[in-house]
Amino acid sequence: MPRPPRAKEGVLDAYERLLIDEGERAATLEATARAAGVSKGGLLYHFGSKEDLAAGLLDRLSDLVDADVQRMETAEEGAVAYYLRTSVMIDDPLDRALIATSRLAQGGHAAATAALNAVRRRWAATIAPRVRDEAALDLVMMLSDGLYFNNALGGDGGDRLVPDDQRMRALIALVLKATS
Amino acid sequence: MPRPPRAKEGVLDAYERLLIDEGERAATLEATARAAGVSKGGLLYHFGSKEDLAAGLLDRLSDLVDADVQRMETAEEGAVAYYLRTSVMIDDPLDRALIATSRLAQGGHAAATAALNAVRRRWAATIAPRVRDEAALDLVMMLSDGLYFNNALGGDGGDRLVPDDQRMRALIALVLKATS
DNA sequence: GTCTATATAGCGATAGAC
DNA sequence: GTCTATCGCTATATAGAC
Repeated sequence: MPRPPRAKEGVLDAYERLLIDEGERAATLEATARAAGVSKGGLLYHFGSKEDLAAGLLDRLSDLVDADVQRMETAEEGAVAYYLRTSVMIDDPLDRALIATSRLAQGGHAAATAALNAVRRRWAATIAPRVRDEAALDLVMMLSDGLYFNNALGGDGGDRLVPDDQRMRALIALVLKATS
Repeated sequence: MPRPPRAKEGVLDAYERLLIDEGERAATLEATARAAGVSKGGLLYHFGSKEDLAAGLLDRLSDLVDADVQRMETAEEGAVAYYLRTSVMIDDPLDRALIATSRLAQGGHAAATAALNAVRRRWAATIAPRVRDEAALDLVMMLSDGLYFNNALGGDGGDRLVPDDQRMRALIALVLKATS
């Protein structure tokens, strides 16, 4: 498959950034074009419609998840610890794509919702054989979603509840003890 | 305090429903008015602006949380089990207000984000003295957020990951064992 | 491949009749 | 207290020059 043009990736980066930092409402074609340093017309040459732009983000997410599942399966610390630990990153390309997609989903975008559910299903399939039982799987999956949710809310203040590094280590230790 | 007019509550119900079922983008004044069976002008008599409508939702949320914290503190099953169990309801008035507010927050509404953080802080203060340590508190809070997040994604299909009743009981038992 | 200009539609909000 | 009509603005998308 041919490497996609540089400008296209830049537009996608800008779209992602707007979704994350300012919400779905602010991620208009005009704002995205401006942030990417092109005109509205230029953007619409690469992505024929707003729907097309969203589809581009979903494709990117799918590719990044492929790579992540592979890293997860071979992680030294174990798949569960890896999965929980990487649930709170914020500048990782995968996390950016995920948070941007969840903004889209909560704005009512059906395809984005479906994509997120598909992603979580892939993760669950990877975690399932590594934990004790169904309740342990539910615990790990829902906990990870909670960490993401808090990350995704973020934005403004130091007013959030996301655990810092030290607390994350304690949390992961507690979960490993309860589930493996 | 005087009981607020019936029409006002109906508009708020419609606004909430649109936010939950179709996302922030779809919850316009016109759509809200139509769903509530009034005209745009009629709606704007009760809520002077869109911002005012959002503030109405935040007020409703705050009142519902007051009542919830009291139920939580006196729950027979214990505060933690009550808190987790009620994280997956979907037609409870409190859950509806919460999910609608989280839609607003993820659409970039700063006051909604602040309101959600304030709510979670109140819950955390109620849970904290009932669990073993900080990691246990983080576990319960993030897990609850994950359950909410999955509820909030919802919408369409049976394509979701939210545990059913039986799995919830097993999950709660596991968490109680790990945290108390 | 990227631009400017423009068509079309829908949003939040105001004014004034009833 | 609720309506209709309308203003001003901004959004997506198209057309056509370069």
